Amino acid sequence: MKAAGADMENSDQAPRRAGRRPEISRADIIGAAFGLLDGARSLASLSLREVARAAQIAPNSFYRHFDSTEALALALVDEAGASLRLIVGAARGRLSEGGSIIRSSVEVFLAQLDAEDRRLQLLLREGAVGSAEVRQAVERQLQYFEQELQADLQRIAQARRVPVHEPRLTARALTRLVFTMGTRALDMPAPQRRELAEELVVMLRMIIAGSQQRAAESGAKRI
Amino acid sequence: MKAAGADMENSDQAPRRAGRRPEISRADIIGAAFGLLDGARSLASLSLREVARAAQIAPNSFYRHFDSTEALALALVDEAGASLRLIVGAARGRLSEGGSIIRSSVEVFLAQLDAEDRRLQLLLREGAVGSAEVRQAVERQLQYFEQELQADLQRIAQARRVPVHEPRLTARALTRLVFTMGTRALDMPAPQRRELAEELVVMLRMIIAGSQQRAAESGAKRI
DNA sequence: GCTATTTATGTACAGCTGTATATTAATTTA
DNA sequence: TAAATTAATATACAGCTGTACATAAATAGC
Repeated sequence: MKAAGADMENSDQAPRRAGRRPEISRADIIGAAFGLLDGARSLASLSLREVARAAQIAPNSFYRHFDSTEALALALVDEAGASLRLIVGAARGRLSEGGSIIRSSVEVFLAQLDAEDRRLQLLLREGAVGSAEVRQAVERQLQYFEQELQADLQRIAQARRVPVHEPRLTARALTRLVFTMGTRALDMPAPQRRELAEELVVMLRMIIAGSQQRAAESGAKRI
Repeated sequence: MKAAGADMENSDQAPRRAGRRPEISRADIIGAAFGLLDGARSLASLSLREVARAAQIAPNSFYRHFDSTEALALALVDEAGASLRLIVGAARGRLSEGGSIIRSSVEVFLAQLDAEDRRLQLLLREGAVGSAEVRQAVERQLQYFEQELQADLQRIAQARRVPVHEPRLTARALTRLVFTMGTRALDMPAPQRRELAEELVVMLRMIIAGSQQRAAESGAKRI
């Protein structure tokens, strides 16, 4: 149809008439999306047009790379998994230098929070909201963390000849506690975060102690 | 201005010309909002117009009762707190009939989940997303739960002459673990939920055991 | 060099949103 | 009973949204 000029919103910036200049990549769009996810913004609040604007492309170009904002959301969660792998790796590094697995992990986790890693923030925030698929994707990432922790726990237990009760559940309890408390930490300034980290260490040690204690004696006194 | 007829959306239902019939209450609007929050819908996805439609009022009438959707969200969170108080009360009831505090609490919590209590669902979902105010409001409700649990823990510990290490942190660890696992349970069918509840009981017992063990001896062996 | 394909843009539209303004009916008050 | 107040509706609008359609430019193949 003929045009008259109405819906435009590309008034500023270089005109970039039409056609085909830049060859946009998926990664560019993902980067632009993370750029928008500051503070406590939810994935669900990202609109296709807003992301396109941030990535400096026409709304329609978005479709070349993603079927929908849902597909973008899943890509962002996957990308966020990289952050977890980084944390696991760094914690293992510290562990081999000596020290407890608990403190190492918490400190690395906190450092990553302080670095304002938006990928980690995303994982902490989006576990419960969003589409079923997004929630499952987040869950998968947490399970990865859980499995790595379980492996480490069992390795250490064997090396030190200390028993571990229900290693899978122990690892799960540790992991989930770290993630919920991490979520709370998102809303805190740095000094309060440090305080929370100390509390978290105490809580995690209780879990470990309980795991060992219940491994030793089965008929413990119960509250 | 003169009208021509464009924006209407009240085509079905009784015409209800104009004026002042029903005297809508805040509670009606809150009820309508909860009605919309099925499945895993987020609070943030509620629009003023949608709520108004569900409550069978004109969009503008909404303003008579709430300043904004944000204000409605806060009211919903407050309302959701009632669900927690119900759970705490029921768990105390079961406790006094004998049995462990752990199992009582988990079973009551699970029952409330199975009852598809939307207020509880809301609290589990909205802890990390939404405005800062909403997040704080949810946090306050969880703290209520935490404090009640701490009080119970201390009461029982005194009665049975069993030591408890760091009761505040113990209660917090227990609470947060229940809530995260509860959030995961939202996505599960009933039988899987039951399984998860059993795992949760094991995890919580580990925390209690750890708390007691660390209260007894301070220089425990550490992983 | 010409053509076909790919990748982007431009325009348009219908549907939703929150809200400003005006109107109408019921209630309260005098 | 008449006037004032209150609580609802109706209309309108600008802004956003996702997406369909047509077009333009750059590349790839021959």
